Amino acid sequence: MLRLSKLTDYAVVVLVRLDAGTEVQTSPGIAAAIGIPEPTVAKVLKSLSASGLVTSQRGARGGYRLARVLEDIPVGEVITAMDGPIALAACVEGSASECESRGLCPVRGRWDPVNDAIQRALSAITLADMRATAIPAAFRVPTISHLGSADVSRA
Amino acid sequence: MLRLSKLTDYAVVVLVRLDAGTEVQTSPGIAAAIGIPEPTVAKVLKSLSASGLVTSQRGARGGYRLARVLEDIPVGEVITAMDGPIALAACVEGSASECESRGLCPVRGRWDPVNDAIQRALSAITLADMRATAIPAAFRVPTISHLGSADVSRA
DNA sequence: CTAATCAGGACTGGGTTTGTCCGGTTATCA
DNA sequence: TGATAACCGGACAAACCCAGTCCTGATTAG
Repeated sequence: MLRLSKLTDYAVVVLVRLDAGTEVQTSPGIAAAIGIPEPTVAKVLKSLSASGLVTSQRGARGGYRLARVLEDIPVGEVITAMDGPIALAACVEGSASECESRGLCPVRGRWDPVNDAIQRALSAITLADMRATAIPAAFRVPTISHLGSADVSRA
Repeated sequence: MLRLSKLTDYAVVVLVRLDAGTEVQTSPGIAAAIGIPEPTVAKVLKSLSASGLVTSQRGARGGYRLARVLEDIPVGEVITAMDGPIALAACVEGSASECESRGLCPVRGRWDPVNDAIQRALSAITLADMRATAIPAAFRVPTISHLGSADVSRA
């Protein structure tokens, strides 16, 4: 199932949300806008900031801002920022835990071409591609005003 | 990190191992050859059999055999057999658990192109590609002698 | 100086995956 | 025909990993 961590999913949502407006946005504000608990959003933003995908401004009136436009952010980079380097299987070079049966594993290291292929695929798609294709109009960054939880009427 | 389940990793090893020889191989035999606990190997083989990647023969003198040559088995199919359909994020159409904040999620459904790209990448690589390319000499099915099991003869 | 906001780490509960086991069925061989 | 070897299918407990929360410190605007 190639589970992608949920945090990564949130990260995409947060980044797309940051695309709205030129001013810095606070994590509580973003959290309210997208309907995700504030501490979680804060955590995501910290990771994104550490990876340079967003820039932060500390202090009062601080907040976060996109470091680049969505068109320049490949999905793979977001995944890497949240989940660490993209790599299938535990059995990869720099891995912390060496495959216990390394001596016997006849395909050791052979996941590399697979990883490369995935890496290429993920580099070719940007957040801009994920932002606004065939999304029901109701979802297109709906300028949520009130909210506390969901109103943005469903599809 | 795109964690791939460990079972899937085992599956690749098992399939490559099955490529050795034309006779059916028993799960205890395979387990001994590749150094993975027998019950686990049996579990992997059951899944592979259910997906039609290997054929089984019951009864005494029974065992497993590759249903196709490695060249005809794309990695993606192995992953699908072990982990279920390939899909990034929990937020996909047929998913059991609907994204709780579905009403708010502005990128709902947008992972589809990403999934497609990955699917294509994984379909283009076969197990034959993973079998024996540039593995460090020490690992090229090293005819391990000690280690109580392992006879991995053949590259 | 005070308030607001980011930074960074530690902790815990829940969920998923692993690895194992058991009884049952099927097929070969003596 | 009986015994044995092997697969079949599901259920189970333990281990692991991740999500989400909280707390404390650092930084900046007013």
